[in-house]
Amino acid sequence: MALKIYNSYSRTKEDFIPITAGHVGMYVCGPTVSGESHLGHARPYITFDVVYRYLTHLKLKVRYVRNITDAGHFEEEGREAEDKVSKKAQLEKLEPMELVQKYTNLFHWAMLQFNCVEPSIEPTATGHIVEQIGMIEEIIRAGYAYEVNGSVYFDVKKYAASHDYGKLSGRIIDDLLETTRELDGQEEKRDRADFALWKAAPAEHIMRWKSPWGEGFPGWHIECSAMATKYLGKEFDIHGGGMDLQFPHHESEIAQSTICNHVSPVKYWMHNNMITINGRKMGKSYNNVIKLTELFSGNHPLLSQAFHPMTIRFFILQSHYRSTLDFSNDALIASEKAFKRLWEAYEVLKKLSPEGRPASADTEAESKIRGWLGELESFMDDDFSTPKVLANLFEIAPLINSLKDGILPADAISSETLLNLKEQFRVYLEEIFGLCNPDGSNNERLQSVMQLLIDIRKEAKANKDFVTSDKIRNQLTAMGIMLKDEKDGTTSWGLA
RNA sequence: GGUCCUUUGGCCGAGUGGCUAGGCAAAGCUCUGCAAAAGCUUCUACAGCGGUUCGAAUCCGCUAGGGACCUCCA
Repeated sequence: MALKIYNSYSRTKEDFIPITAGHVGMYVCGPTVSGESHLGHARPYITFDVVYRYLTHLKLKVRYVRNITDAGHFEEEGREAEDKVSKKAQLEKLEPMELVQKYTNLFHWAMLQFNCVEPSIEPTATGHIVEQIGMIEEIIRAGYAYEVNGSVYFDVKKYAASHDYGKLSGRIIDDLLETTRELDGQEEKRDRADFALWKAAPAEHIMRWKSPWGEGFPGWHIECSAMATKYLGKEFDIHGGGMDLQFPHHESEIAQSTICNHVSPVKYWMHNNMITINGRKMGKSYNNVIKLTELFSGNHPLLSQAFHPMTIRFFILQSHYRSTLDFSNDALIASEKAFKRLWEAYEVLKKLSPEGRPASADTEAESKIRGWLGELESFMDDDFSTPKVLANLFEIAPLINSLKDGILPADAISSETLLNLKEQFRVYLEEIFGLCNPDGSNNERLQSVMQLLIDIRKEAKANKDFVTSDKIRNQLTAMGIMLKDEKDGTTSWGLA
């Protein structure tokens, strides 16, 4: 296999060799469904969707697990603390599952908009309390966790004495142990660096489960360890997520799983970089998020218009997943135009016929196209360099348009290369990048109506009745429909 | 404070030692009844300083700016 993946654990690009030949186990940290997803959240889901699609394209059988974090200390966005609700009538209370359902539905809707493939398994934290408790008991038995007042903490100091705690996130254990911070539960912990496996629920806490240590709820890190182990085994190939999860989330996952399963759980750690806005990370605590619903509707002070989910997807694929990507309205507008141009070239390409083209061609266009197409796989193999693939497809676009307009003669490329070109565009744009037609104009009746208007306009033009022909064109433009007069005298249309 | 990353043309964004990525914007031309679209052409950048090298955006050092993580965080 030629695929190389940058492994955050080793900080190098490594050859990708699945643990079990032909199969890949991939776990990606999913959303916490206590609020609406924003643009930053879209990045890992789109990035790992493309990873999943590419691995599948390489004929690997992938089990893709992406969890839903629906346990923890939840409050609905915008609402005040819900501690007092217990005094109210049943229907006025915030039912945790109601909140979880609402944002889970919204998340699924967004994934559908982005044309993300559904994961093979989408486990919820609340559905795996038993497994999490089992794992915590195992860690206690092994002597790496202790109970205090109904809460259980992982003993980082003890773990670090014999294991590499901090390797993934490049942390120095002594610094961690010295860090001064006043955190919740700090006084219960033996050491500052320890983290919670189980938290005793205060009386007013509405999400709670019975456990050997009393009523409470699981710590954040244990859910991923439990679910990944259950569905992917003690050792699996790829674990993905945002860079900000490296510490403490993923570092702790390694520690928990290593104690329980006696093996480091993940072979390749992949981390996508952050989306920034004015150079700063987009995040709830910075108060600078743009929600996906706001992007899709254009309803945000920083946005001049609505943006199609495919524009966002394209925008994300235009940069490498390990680089920061700076958001701005202008950048999205540029992506929208670029995507439109590329997609229209693809539509033109679909209509080009191999008929009347030679079996072989010794032309500049032929060799250029072959060269550009030939590089695509090596770009993807090099740690998923989607921007390079797009650059090559953009190089080809003018040649496609020139073939359509006859600027390049029909015999400039061979029938074989044309067929290959069609196939490669389909494979990369649709299959691997998961892009799809942004304008949904495939309505038969609309097609007929448009054809009628185009015919009337053509007649008017033939009669030099430009008042009528311009009226048709201008009105359509005002409606967001653009007419294009082709070189061969026909007229095509598309959404502006 | 600690650890790490980053600085590319008007904007976005690839790129890790030699061969002007790409996109958007802008200008000119071709085509067109006029447009739009499309095609062609132009716009040769790598924070600053020093070093290594035949050769550096790319390696090393220093300086300056920006950022991330160290706390919930995609």
